[in-house]
Amino acid sequence: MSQRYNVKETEAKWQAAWRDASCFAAADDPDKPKYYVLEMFPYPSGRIHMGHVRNYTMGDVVARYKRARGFNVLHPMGWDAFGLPAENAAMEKGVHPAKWTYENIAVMRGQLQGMGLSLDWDREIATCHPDYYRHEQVLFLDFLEQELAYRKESWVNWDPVDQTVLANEQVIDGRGWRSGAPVERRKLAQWFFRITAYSESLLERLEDMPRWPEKVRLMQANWIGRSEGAEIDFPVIGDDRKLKVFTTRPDTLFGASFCALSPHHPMSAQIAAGDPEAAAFIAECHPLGTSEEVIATAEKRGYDTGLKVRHPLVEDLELPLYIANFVLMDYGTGAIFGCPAHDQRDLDFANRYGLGVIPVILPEGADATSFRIEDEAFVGDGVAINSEFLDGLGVEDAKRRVIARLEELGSGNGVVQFRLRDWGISRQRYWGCPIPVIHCADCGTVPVPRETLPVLLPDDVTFDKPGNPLDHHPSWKQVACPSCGKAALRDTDTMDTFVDSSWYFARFCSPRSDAPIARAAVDYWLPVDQYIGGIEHAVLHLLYSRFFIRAMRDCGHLAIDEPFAGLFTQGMVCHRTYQDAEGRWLTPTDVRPVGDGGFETLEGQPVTLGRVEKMSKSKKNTVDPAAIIEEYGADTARWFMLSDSPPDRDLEWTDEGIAGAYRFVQRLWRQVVEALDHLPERGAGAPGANSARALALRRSAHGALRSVGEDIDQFRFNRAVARIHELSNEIAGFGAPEAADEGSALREACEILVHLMNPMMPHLAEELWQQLGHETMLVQEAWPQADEALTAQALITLPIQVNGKKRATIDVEADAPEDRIREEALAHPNVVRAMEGKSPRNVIVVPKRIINVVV
RNA sequence: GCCCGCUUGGCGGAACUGGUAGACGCACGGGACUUAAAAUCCCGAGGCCCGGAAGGGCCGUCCCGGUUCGAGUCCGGGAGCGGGCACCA
Repeated sequence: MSQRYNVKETEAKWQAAWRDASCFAAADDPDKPKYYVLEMFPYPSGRIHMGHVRNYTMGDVVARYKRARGFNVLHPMGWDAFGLPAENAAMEKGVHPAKWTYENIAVMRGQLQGMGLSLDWDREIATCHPDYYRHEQVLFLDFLEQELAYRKESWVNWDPVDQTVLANEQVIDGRGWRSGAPVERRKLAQWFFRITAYSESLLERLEDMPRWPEKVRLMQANWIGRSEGAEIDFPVIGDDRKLKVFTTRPDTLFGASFCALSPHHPMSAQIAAGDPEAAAFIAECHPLGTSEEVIATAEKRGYDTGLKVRHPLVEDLELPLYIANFVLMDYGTGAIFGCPAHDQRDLDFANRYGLGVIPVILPEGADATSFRIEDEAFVGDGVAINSEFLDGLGVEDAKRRVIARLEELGSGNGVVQFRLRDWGISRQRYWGCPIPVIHCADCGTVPVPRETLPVLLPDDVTFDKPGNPLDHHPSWKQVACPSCGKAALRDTDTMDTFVDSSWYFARFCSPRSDAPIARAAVDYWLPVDQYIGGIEHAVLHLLYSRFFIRAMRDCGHLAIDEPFAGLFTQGMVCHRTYQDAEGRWLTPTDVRPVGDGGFETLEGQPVTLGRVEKMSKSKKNTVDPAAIIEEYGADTARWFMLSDSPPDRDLEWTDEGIAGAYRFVQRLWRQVVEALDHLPERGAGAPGANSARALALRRSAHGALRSVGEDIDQFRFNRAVARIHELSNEIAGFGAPEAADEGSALREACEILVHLMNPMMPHLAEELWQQLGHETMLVQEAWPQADEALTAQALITLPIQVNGKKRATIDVEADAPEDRIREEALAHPNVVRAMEGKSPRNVIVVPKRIINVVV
């Protein structure tokens, strides 16, 4: 009788049922253990993509599983809704960014709801909504009061055509990614968040985050970049200035043969003021911006200022002072001493300008009299030479000694340097959170009074000329100074959209609160127990959020140190690529297979098969999830996302794969519905097990129950999928029950199967649960308990090796005594043959594992 | 250049802390059902060799070497692929 499972009707039915019963609305309940599952919220680009489907499916598996395990689960969704694409749409299509964004949100919300995710939609937030960004402005003012936000001049990437600052990521080969114009370096007044105040803590806590991927912790540690060294003063000969340099190798101080300033160093500017040649050199250094190509090929070049500095430890030693293009202003002190023998850059520089090369570290085994440095600096460990009181010491000892001496002399001290720099958040753009400050000619920078927040974005803006629409607006920036009442100007910059996403997970705890967050709710729900998203956010978003939680803590908003207790980074969704004869990319719907694995266009033209690559618009290898869900249903799409590939690795989308997932959905339906004819009534008797068949089925079901739970806990969804296939195969092989105990065993197995599939295929599971005669909804049911007595094996198969090669297997009781196992193993004909008449020298019996006979 | 990860059948992958390599799926081959096809169900399968079969042998987890009764797993060296950072003193 088994008709086909009607995917569309059934999925819609259960989605409505869950919504009507508010199954996923989370309530603060301090008496229940909480579990906060969060997936990185999407940018509302217009439609969901396969990456979203994978991400939200994983999160939903965890959310539904934890709910069944008795946790009070918070699983919210929102929109990272500010950002440049909305402004681009405004420029290209004439639609207002707000309209464009909210329409996109409406479409994507519908698409996500069609996936059957167990989300609490009552908590939905959009960062572009004033009810969100007004609180962000409050946080900004809090940070300002705590001096965690400040304003300073800094060098930025400036696009002269679009007239805006670009992030480093938006500069491609030295050109603006939109305009294609060569990017200029400009000095602008920008707002910064003082993330460097937490460098040490951000680094240290990485050690204590066991549920974060090692890779992400390492990337953050490298990004923060702690290094120990010394700051050393070199007095400038002939005046009272001192040059402060930073080095990680104070042990090589006796090998110094020059000092060098960054072109952007204040002292360089002083020199340039009286020296046109120096000024010209500095100007030449300017275009040396961020372009990697330039850096890789750039020669070490310098300008001899004519000034000399005095070596702090060697009397009468004077070193030339250069301005050098390879010295960075924003690391260390913007000045270095050069030790050519032990630093490759310094050596290249010294060779070019004929400066001394004095080896001061001798590699192990080298001879002090013949050791020479020519084209390759020696950067390894060794013993100090030519270094007076350091001679004979190892590198680490020498560092300590020289720092101690410098500190005695008042010429320097040990310091710790970080690579991490403060976070510049000003953007000259419209579609972002306005920075709530006012610039007054008399009073300076004045915070917008809190009671007048929010500073709303004006609706009536135009995008017909380049630059910042807020700045062009005829009246928006004109305000009275809150302090003196005179005419003043609003800050027309908006915040980097990474600010919006740095605290949204906290806002979800109390999304309608009048304050940025409600303390009780945050104390209950945070930290996020499981955060899931792409590896591309390993540094930026995840580091900024870690900063934000610390800053919010120090402003009294909450009491935790880390936002995300557990982090999982998912792999990408990939697909084959196709190109036509002219090399143009073709979409998967433009091609069809021809026999032997090849493809042709719909017009019959030849197609070149390309690599499997991340789905992207540029390669046209995307598959639209909405079309897939329309054709196969949400459960099928979800199941495919979880099958085969481990969740942290890339997943290749294939038509065969999705078809296979659909077949399995139909098979499960048929299997359970057909079993209904043979099943006893619900509750007709506890599943005893008299027959071996019944017992075997019960063992399989409980074994699957145990391992699927473990697999989900450990994010091994592909294994959980395999276990469910196995149980389904067992049930299929069982056939019709032949006795009452077999009927109840079959019912039990079917019910366990339905529980197991529930986190992954919730609609099908819910439907089968009902078919099995239940009146409750499965979402409200607890995860069943595995019976330990059944998961323990009574009879086990042991392999027997002879000299490490498998020769036979025997079946024994799990608790059989060792000497009987040994006896049986040695008597096995295969073993006897393999022993070739020799007597065993040793017999190793590993309980419940293996027997190895050594002859 | 520096740091990190990965490498198992035709393919995705499994093998928990050293203990039966290839679970499960995809693709494939054979069969059943059908007028036929689709759908479904059953069977087969790492490679090579012996055997009619039952069964058995040899080789096999990127390469070379080591530790061990036993290595996909641990150690040393190398290759290939991928990722992150990069004039950071």
